[in-house]
Amino acid sequence: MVSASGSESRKVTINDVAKSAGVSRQTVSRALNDKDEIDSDTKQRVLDAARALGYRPSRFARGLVRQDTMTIGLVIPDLLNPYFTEVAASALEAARTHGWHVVVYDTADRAEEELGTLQVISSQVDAVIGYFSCSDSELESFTRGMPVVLIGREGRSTRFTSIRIDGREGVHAAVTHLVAKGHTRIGMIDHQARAEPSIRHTWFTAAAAAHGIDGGMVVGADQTADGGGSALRELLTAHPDVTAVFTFNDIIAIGALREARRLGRSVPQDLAVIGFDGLQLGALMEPPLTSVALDTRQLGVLAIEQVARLLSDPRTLAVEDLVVHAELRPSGSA
Amino acid sequence: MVSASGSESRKVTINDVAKSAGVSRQTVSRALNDKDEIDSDTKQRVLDAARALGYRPSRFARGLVRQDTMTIGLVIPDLLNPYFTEVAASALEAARTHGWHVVVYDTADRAEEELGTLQVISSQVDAVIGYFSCSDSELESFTRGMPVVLIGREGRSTRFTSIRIDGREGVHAAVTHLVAKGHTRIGMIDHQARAEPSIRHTWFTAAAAAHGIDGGMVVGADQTADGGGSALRELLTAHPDVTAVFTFNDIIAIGALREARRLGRSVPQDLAVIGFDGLQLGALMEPPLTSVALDTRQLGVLAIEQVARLLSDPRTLAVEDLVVHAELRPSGSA
DNA sequence: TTGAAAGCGCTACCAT
DNA sequence: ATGGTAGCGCTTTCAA
Repeated sequence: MVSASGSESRKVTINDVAKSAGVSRQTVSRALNDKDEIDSDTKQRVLDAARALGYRPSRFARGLVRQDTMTIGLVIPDLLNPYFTEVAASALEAARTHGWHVVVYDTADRAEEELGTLQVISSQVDAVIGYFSCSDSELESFTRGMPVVLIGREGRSTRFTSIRIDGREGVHAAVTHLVAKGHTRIGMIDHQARAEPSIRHTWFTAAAAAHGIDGGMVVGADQTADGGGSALRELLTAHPDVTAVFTFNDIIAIGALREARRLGRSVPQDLAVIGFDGLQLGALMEPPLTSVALDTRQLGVLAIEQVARLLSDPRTLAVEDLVVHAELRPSGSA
Repeated sequence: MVSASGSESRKVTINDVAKSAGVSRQTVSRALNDKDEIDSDTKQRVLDAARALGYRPSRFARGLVRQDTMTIGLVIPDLLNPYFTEVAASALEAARTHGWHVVVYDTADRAEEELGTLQVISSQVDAVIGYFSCSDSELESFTRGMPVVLIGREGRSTRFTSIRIDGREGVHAAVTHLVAKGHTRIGMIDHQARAEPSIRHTWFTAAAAAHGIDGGMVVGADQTADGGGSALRELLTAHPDVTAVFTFNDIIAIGALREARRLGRSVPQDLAVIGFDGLQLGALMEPPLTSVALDTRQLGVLAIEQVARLLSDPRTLAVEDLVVHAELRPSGSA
């Protein structure tokens, strides 16, 4: 919150235009909003006056009287991570079809920013969608009475809708794929554990168990390419016999791919790599990244659709099929 | 513009809360805004009533009376293009330091969307920054009286500030670099010409001329990896003796890199590739992309700073040093 | 075709 | 500590 204007000149209002054009406010309003009931000469005169004064209507005053502007707050941890970019892009597009505006907040993956954002956002938007690391109750305290849609949030919340990501089968297929290629020593690079292992890790260990192989070779990584690289080194140091890696996401996988190259391990011969997310980016890698792919477009679209539902009926919290399934998309890296 | 609420229930206002708590509006306002002059019991009662009713203050009413909310409209052609993502991310961050909100609009690189966006945006934000393909006069007709900062817009505009991108020296250095490596047949993949060749193309031909080599081998491409791939094929078909390529941007270069691989040309031995932008993404490629690199963070920051300047003095249009210089960042691909 | 009056929901400034 | 009144800038009745 900062002064909106450091300029000395007061804001030009409709009254100033009216005075300048020698008409009443309402006539100005008519001219500006293209109403019929106005003489075209008058209209032109008003328009000229408005232009001359540099008049622009206050969105607040207008919003107050015509209640027809919807603004969604989209909160993401890191716009530079292509996964979030893809989700954001699809949400923007879906919002546009409704004529909704989207205010984007990048919390830089920091909890404090997240709370600050929530604080600020809550008084500026009509609904919130996105990713949050804070607790349900913190979230609720800021968003009370406003539609909230979380994306990919694990753990059943009774208070917010979440677009679920179901990768169980996809991850199982990934492990099956690796096993079929003869891999038995499969490691995982999970994300840097906040409190507990990710659900993707759970899926991985379940799949490993189902195949009777060791699912315990896990290291954590930052959600960056560099993080993936370091983690791969760490993993290979701890478990030199690992021949395949499943990663928390594609960015990490891409970092692992690069690190493997640096270590002189060729992919997929010496080391197979499978990511998660199915980013478009993966197709540009050498070799192209095999991934448990998500329809990221769908995530954004579902989130916006759910906001629409919540708006028309706030009790629509528990919609059943808000799930995006991830499935194995085999490519060059495994 | 769509109805903001499909719900049957009317919006809860401060009056409803006041009535329910048995106090006046002003007291409700005090409770909600954490003012001192209120009994703590009363305050609690009001807060409870507000909660019970699911009350949330109207941002319009509030904005009308406390004029302290700044919202910037950020217009970009394609959020999925990492170049724009990087700029957007830095603009978001810079805006946050001012406490400003940023509404993001992705025009999907379509002129019609752009005008529609301008139309809609102009009544919803206090300033506009971004990329526009429309004419100055179209832009002006929508943004009259509002700060506008363009990024990387070529052509001197007397009406808007533009953050200039100066890549002349960088491109010259790139060509020099290639020539030093023995290349004499250097092609360029420009962006799909809208009306005329890009300024980057101009820089390229100038640099080629300075080295006495042919700067005329140019093809156009979509600003996508696929576009870059097709364009490379086209270029090599027309000019089979080309041994090096300079591209309009990194995305195109990355597509070219991949296509070269598919064509069995190894980079940089058989074909040298130099991009433009210096995206983080380039470092993940194999080989890592050589690029005429831009400080994309700086672009967003400068744009926001200029908005601040414009706000405090609308006549600050002609600031001199709003330039970001691009410089050659040598890496593996050339 | 135009204008006067009312009111959108909220906060600021004065009373009390 | 609380309430009354005014007013933010605009659009929407309703009269003229």
